[in-house]
Amino acid sequence: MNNDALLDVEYMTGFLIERSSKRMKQVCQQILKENGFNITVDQWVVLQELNNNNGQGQIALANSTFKDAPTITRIIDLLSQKGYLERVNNPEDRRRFKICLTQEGSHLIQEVSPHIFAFRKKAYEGLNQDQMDNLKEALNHIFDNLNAI
Amino acid sequence: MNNDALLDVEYMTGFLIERSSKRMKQVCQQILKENGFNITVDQWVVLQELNNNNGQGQIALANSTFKDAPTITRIIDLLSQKGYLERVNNPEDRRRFKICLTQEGSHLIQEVSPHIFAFRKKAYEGLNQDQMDNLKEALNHIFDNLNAI
DNA sequence: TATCAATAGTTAGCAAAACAATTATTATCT
DNA sequence: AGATAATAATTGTTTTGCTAACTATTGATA
Repeated sequence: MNNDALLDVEYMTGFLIERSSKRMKQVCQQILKENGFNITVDQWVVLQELNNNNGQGQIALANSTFKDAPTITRIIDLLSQKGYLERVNNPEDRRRFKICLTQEGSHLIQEVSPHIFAFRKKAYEGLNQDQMDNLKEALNHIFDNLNAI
Repeated sequence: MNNDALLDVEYMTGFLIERSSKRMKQVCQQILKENGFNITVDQWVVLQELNNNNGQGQIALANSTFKDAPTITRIIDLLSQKGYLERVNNPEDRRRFKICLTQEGSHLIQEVSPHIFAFRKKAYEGLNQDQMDNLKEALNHIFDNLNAI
């Protein structure tokens, strides 16, 4: 985008990014609800990240899910109330908790995963690998541009 | 995306879309704040849409900004408290309001616009027209896929 | 060692998103 | 014309994002 004249035309791009993001979350939430899972999409994201790396502290969890500390605190409150994870004391640093999936949490992840898999298949249907790669590259490029501020 | 095996790899794409969307909103909000404008990004989106098409009803405004009716009600409440727009009775349909920019609202838009323009330039810097077109096409494709459910 | 700074996490308040339910008005349809 | 459906907007509830302020603990420094 070196041509300034084009910027007038590109007023839609930000809107399209936000619109797709919102729609993905809406449909994903609808799928969770339809199948009787009592969690939100953001709660699912946290569970999934714990499934990849169990026992993280809350700051690490915030970074890897791109959420902030207060949001993570509240999501963990809700998920522990539901019995899907628990705060475990960290003897090496008493400020810190290890956030650990419970057995119910691990079981839930197994139940939910196929639905999320099917959702992705539907969402990306008809896009070839080049298009997917370009999409991710462009999104990362925009993200990097905005982190350099 | 006809190859199921690739779907395991594509678990990041939704995250990248949301992450860029969030970061764009964060930086945009920071620019508004730094320059002393007392509005949120979502309020700006509504003002900008009214600048394109003044006197719309709230449902039309909701559709064109991809927000729902309750959200539009509340954003209009806030913007009218700030004096940037007003609800004007529609004599042809007493259920409906015409949402109209005030002079202060129009003036604000003139003040804010150059900053938003500069923000877009920064965000899309280094992306060529093909990349921008591919990005928009992919986002629209995903959106259409998810509307077909 | 005593002080001060940095870190992990929590709490509170406002804005916004999604959803459901409600009111007021208009349109439709026997 | 009168009952019913559809539409525009509002209100209430829960969850999330952001900021700022706060507590508790650890680290650094003089």
